[in-house]
Amino acid sequence: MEEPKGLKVIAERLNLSESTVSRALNNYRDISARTKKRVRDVADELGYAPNTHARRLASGKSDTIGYVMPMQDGQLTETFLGELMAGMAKTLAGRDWDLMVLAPHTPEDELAMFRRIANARHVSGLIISRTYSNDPRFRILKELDIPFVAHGRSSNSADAAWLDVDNDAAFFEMTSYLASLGHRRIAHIGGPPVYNFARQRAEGWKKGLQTAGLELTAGYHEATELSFEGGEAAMARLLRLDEPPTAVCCVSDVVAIGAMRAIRDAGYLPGRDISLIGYDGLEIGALLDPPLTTMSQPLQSAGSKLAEMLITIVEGNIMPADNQELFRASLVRRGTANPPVEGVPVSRARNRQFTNLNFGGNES
Amino acid sequence: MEEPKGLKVIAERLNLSESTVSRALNNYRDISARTKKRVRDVADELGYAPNTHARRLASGKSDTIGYVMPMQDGQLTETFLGELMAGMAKTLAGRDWDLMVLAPHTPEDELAMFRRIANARHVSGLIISRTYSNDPRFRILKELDIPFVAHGRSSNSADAAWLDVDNDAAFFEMTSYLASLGHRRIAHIGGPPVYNFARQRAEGWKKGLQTAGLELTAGYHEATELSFEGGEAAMARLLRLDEPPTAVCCVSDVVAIGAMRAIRDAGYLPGRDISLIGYDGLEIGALLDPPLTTMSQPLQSAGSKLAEMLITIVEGNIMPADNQELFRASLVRRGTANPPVEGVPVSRARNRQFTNLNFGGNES
DNA sequence: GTTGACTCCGAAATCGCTTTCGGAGATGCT
DNA sequence: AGCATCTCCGAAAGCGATTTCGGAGTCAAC
Repeated sequence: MEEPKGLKVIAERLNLSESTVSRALNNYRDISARTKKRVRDVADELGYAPNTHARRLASGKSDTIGYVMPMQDGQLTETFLGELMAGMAKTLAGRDWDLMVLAPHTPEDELAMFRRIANARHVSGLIISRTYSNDPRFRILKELDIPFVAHGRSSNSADAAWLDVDNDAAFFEMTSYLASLGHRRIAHIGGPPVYNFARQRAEGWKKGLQTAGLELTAGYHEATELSFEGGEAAMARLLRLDEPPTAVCCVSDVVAIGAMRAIRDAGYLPGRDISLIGYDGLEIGALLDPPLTTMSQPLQSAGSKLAEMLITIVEGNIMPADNQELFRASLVRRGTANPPVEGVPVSRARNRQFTNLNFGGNES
Repeated sequence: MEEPKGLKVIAERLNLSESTVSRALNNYRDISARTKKRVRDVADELGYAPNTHARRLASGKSDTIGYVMPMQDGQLTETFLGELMAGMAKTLAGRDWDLMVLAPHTPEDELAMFRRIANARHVSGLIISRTYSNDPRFRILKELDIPFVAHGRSSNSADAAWLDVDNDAAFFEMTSYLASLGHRRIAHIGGPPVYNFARQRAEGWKKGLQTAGLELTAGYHEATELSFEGGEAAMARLLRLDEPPTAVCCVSDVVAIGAMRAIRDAGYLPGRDISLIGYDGLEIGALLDPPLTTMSQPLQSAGSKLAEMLITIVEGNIMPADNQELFRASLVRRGTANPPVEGVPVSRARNRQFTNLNFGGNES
């Protein structure tokens, strides 16, 4: 097991030159079929694998792409990562490419990583995720001349490569669905507007309202961080409104689950007294009581597709802007979206009158 | 931006040789402090970063480790991956090492990857996860002479490097806790026994029973796959027992959540009529109703620690077996572990008598 | 003034592979 | 036969660093 591997050994064994062996293995066509076979046989026998660094140094290619993990703000980002990265790694492996993981602490850290990559060139392309509404990385990466594909769009992503879900359409559908069930007071708990997807989802909700002929009620547009607590607090605020909504479109399942708790704490039953729909299609949602209605997006293939797109860009001279893919999310009907119940939740406006009557009728 | 970088440029600019520049940057001590400073200044100014492949080829090091993702069987593995990999990537980045992801489809695929690494040597060490009770990878990697650290132990891991949580102790604690609450019928829904952690957890449960002076009741040891459905089905089986348990130790939170559903479907209230404790410390557990009591393990630092251990092994000549770390999980008391309620759940044994009486008393 | 120890740097070999270039020999065509 | 065309392979120049080795200076000591 201690024999020196390498082209050299194969070459000597076959009485060929190293260059011939190299070209044989790389399937150059100025090598006869017979020679190729001989070379390959010996290579297999020896269990030969070219030294990656030497190959990459000589060829100038790196056959490696990097995935920039979203910076840890919330904690549920992780749900995605597994599937996404597995998808990437697998399609990459199929083409003998490698996947490298970058986990920057801060934006400055991220920038330093980009610079290093731009210089060292040991990574030939990047996949970035969690794009911001106005994401400086699109500009930076372009300036640094690093090929990349974004998982999510941005205000300045028109000439870049990206893969995204049609957030707008998803929330339009979600809102329209609730409206079709009879809801007329449909609120939205959105995410931090720095995230592009958060804006798009809010936009879809607004369009949905408009198309259904509904007004945009003041206070019906909440924004919160993407956590259980965030969803809970936002829902609590909605419930304190004079006229609480009868249905809520939540920016994510996690937020929706937090909202469910707030609904319950207020003495209502989620899905009956107040309908809500989440987004992400988390499995866990199906196990809740009642099971959470949600929109699910295809993550399994997204990673794979992202990797393919990036390879295409790195290898070919295809324009990034010709690599834009929009996936659609689909409604998963479970238990939390139902027709509204008359007079529920109790509106403060009416409630106040009622209370006043009581005051009038009783002492105290 | 199109200037050729490289040692050469720096050397020419300072009228030095490339070798001197290289040594200056690598902090060799046969270079004067003054020269080092001059070199570094110019390097900074030019934004120089050494060509990774050239450096690795010349030095024979790869400064890269690979993380072998668990093969996708269930779907919740992902919860871990984000934190774990982020931890790895960050500590690695701090030392200018890279993290590569490997996602094999099948065991054969995995083996092929190992072989390639053994030959190409572009990855100098591996982290493997989800170890099996009898994991062939320990032997294979040793034979291939690939340094590695395992996240989890195995029957043959005595002389290997690993990091694991003390599953045994965790389930011992869990069981003892339930016993201290007054439970005497404590069951266990375990995972597939091919996984080492599943065996360890079952073992801890048994010891806990024994220490509490409880018998190992027939049918109280369920094994299932790590999914909601699995937990649900297993719990349903436990409920069909003549004498159902009053408390259940679940191999994971996901399984526990599935079990909760089964309990509810049987008309009982989880946490009151039947106590249960999960394992993993998932955030979502806190949002359930009632919130799931669980054991949480430190994942954030695990990734970091794994990376450190592997670097130590790859760099130093430290014996793998001197790198073994056992983390402890800690009990998170929430709402699903309470003292048992007299006569609940109804035992079939008694129930049957009662039914018989009914039969006797009525026609039908 | 010679010797020895030290400091600091340059020359050159390497790492293992890729890729261009050119040439020897076989073949086809007129 | 003569000449152009193909086929197929070897020689050699990189790729961009690292690392060993030796040598030119400087300085102190005998």
